[in-house]
Amino acid sequence: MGRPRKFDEHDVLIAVRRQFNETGYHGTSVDDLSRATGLSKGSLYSAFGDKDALFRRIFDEYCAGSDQNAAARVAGPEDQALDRLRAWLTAPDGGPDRRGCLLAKTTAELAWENEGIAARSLAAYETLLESCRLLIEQAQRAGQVDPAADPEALGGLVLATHRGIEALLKAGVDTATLNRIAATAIDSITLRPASA
Amino acid sequence: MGRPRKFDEHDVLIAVRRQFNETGYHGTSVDDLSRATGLSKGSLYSAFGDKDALFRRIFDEYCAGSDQNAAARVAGPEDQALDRLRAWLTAPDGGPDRRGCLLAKTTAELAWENEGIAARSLAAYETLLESCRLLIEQAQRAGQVDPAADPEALGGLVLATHRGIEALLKAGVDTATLNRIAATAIDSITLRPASA
DNA sequence: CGCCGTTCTGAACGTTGGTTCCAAAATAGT
DNA sequence: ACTATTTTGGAACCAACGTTCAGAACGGCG
Repeated sequence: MGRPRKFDEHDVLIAVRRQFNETGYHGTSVDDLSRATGLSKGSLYSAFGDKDALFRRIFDEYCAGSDQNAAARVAGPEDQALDRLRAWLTAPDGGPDRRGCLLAKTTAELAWENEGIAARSLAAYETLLESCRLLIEQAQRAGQVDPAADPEALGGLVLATHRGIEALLKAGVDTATLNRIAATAIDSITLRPASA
Repeated sequence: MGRPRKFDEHDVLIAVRRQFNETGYHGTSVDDLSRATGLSKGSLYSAFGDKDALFRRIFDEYCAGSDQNAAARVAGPEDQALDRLRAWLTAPDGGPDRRGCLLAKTTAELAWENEGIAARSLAAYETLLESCRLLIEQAQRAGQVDPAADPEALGGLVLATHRGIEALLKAGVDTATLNRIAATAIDSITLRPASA
């Protein structure tokens, strides 16, 4: 019993994530969060703890989502593995509004000074690395990637390209250019029928 | 005349840059800068203006350095263009201590909220894009890259890979893995002699 | 040697930061 | 309607922030 909450926890967390995603951890004040969520500071504290805990919460959830998406990409049919890689490279992580990926932003901002964040970031990247490797192996079995190539190295290259596209997106490079880069990346790892 | 300065401006700017590079703009206080430089806050203000101006200063200088390095890479002998690209991909920008590139960190932290920073970042990236394109063209003339390939797209791919490696570096991915990715990237764009 | 102009230091200022606290408000069960 | 229990908004708090200022420190120059 007791007074019921006026807010939906999920919606609030989305607003919080949006704010942190836009202005970063050090760049957002609790007042900003209060404004973004419509909740008073007192409510935020009683519901989620302090600023650090709240950030940790949305960051962990974001990383978990990243892990899940990676697993989902691996789970498709093998003969479309390369297509899924292409689609992944073409659709940036942060949504259509040039906000960018929270994982990338957070790693850049906090990994140097915050060991916990660094550990979670690294884990997320290693999951991505693994999923890329698996996708490359699928594409190899499907005959779309040279079976002699090292899948771990090639997967790493795809991941690096993806993170690079993400970085260029944050800088404001236009989407057409980024999509061309993505297409070129896939092309460059695609097995071409032996010429002549 | 008047009392002479006790500090070397260049050394101070290096210390400032190091600090901003480690903890970011919003994450470093003027006290941090005072500690890092050995100068009192008053001296910092009288010598460089406020925190914003000081950051702008070191950021502009860093971008100018990036532009210069890009031009220097283009200026070498054509038949070693691919080697220069390989060397660039292998040596991360932020120096040997996992501090990472200031341009990448700043773009991630501030481009969304600060139009001036965004503009300078984008200009730096476009300079890099251009220099990568030129290097690819050199490698094409030297017969190391498929002359039928689109140099702009391939240059973009190299740049994206570089920025991706930088991002993974900040996350703590080990250097051996990153170097393998760099080598794979160069391999994937290298023209192979037609197989039988 | 003493004046002058500049730089240096550290204290002081007002503001904003994160956090805590409390009285009022709001339901569910009795 | 009353009570128990929880949430709410906002005032209150102190530390940290960016910034300014006054006076001490210092070298060059007459």
